[in-house]
Amino acid sequence: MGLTKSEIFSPLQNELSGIAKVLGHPARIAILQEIIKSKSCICGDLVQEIGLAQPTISQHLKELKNVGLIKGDIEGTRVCYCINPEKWVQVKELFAAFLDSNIPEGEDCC
Amino acid sequence: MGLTKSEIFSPLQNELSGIAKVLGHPARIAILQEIIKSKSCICGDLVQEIGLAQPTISQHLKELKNVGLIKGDIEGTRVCYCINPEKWVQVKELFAAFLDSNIPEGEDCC
DNA sequence: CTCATTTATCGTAATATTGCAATAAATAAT
DNA sequence: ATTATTTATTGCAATATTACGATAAATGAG
Repeated sequence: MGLTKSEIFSPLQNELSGIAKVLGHPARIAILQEIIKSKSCICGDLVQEIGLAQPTISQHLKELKNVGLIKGDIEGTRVCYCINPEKWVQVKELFAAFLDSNIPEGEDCC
Repeated sequence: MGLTKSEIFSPLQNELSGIAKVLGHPARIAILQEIIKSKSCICGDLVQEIGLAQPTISQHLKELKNVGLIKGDIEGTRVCYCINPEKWVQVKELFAAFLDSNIPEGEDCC
């Protein structure tokens, strides 16, 4: 067998694509937007807002938590999710650095 | 059956997640970085630079082209790829707008 | 303790992605 | 026309993702 992804690619490439992958599903974008909108955190309201089943939402939340974009506080029988500000800023800078790469200005390529 | 993704989610959510999905693979990040680095455009050099087979690279290039991030100029037997500056800027703004959403400043959530 | 509420996990089916060998398509060179 | 070069496409196997019903786990209420 060849090399594994993490060996072939640089840590930065893996980090950036890893975050992008998690952002690469509309339900997860919707979840993040909803968490941001309701400044206080939400839990199963997401199931209502977004039209997906509870296990599905739970799974998406898990992935968002895995990459550190959100964190969840257990409050009795409910779990209250919110943005992880440190990670969020870090991701913002990661994407900005990548997208601010100087693109050649000329008309066409070559 | 329920609704389709594109029906459930907003155009913005679909657009943003669609781009993120394409960025969600380290090889495609590597390809973009390489295209940006070699200011003149490259083609099969990517196969050399990145350790993947030619059909695999070709496929990744296709996806990048599908979302408009790059374009390819046919030059004889070779194809020369480069960043599509208009789309790139658009994507930059799309991500900036999303990531600049005001995150609640408070210590913890809830 | 029992019941209701909320979230997580398991199991599974459907679908999508990834990677590549084989091959086609297109052009350049001779 | 034949051959070499470069890229795209096809076909397929391996793997990953997505969605959800069923169920477990955890807590609060009575």
